[in-house]
Amino acid sequence: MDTLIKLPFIYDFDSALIRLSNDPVNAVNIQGRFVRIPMAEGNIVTVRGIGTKEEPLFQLEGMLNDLQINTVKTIFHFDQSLDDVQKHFQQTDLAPIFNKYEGMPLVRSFSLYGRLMKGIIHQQLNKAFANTLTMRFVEIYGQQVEGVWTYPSPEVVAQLQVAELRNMQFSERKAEYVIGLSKAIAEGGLNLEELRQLDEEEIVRILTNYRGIGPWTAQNFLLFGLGKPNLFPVADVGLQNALKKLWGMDRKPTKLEITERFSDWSPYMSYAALYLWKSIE
DNA sequence: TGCCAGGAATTGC
DNA sequence: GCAATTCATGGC
Repeated sequence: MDTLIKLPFIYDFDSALIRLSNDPVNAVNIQGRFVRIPMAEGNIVTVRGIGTKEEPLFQLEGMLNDLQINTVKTIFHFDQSLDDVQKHFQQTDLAPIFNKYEGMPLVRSFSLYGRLMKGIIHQQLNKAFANTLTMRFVEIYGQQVEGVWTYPSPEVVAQLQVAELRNMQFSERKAEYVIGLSKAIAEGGLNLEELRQLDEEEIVRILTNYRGIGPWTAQNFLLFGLGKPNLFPVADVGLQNALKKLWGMDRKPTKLEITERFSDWSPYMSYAALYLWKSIE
């Protein structure tokens, strides 16, 4: 049973697919204009773009109930217009970037746990190597459903030994972080779904209590995991480089220099981050 | 080749 | 408390 979704606002699905394709874990087909995503319930859903940027139309294929349709809408930012965001940034220094990439949505992660694991793995590593490590992690400990890779469960990772991950070129600390956090989740000490109900500061406070999660990883989780619209990871090197370029500086701006100016982008600072990342891809 | 990478914990003062 | 150092390895 397929479902059609028509959006009454500009939405650039191709840019969403390109962004998703940066992560080799995702089953993206750019030319075919679709992505296959693993749902929490274990089934695979195909999201296919059959419209245009100006008249977005999507076909959802797979066994979907109403709840899953809503989940897909939330993940892909189908449930909220981008018009207000676009309008807001016209009055800021980011207007050229937003005009260039108009309609690029903030697509959420398919798995909260996967987002955290990916966040830890990517800390302080170049993207190419980080992706290699993430893919290795998923292929060895995760599972493939209808050809789509999914992250392993926290229960599986909680049972691993540090030495196993060391053999996969994880650093000692990274291995400890990944296993330790998975143990906390598997044993029930940390429930990621329940974090949704809390405010952002509380979520950051809880998450950063765990070894391996600092401000950057917590904000990464808020932005891409929960899809919070208004945060800007000032510690992110990629964003610092993007602002260096935008502001014509000969060095990266300091965190203070960023925070002095980023309130112009509120209440959509997450979109500022997303579009700035795009500007240096 | 040396510095950097979508950082975080630990140590040293 | 805050800054400097350590971790760890591929990429360019």
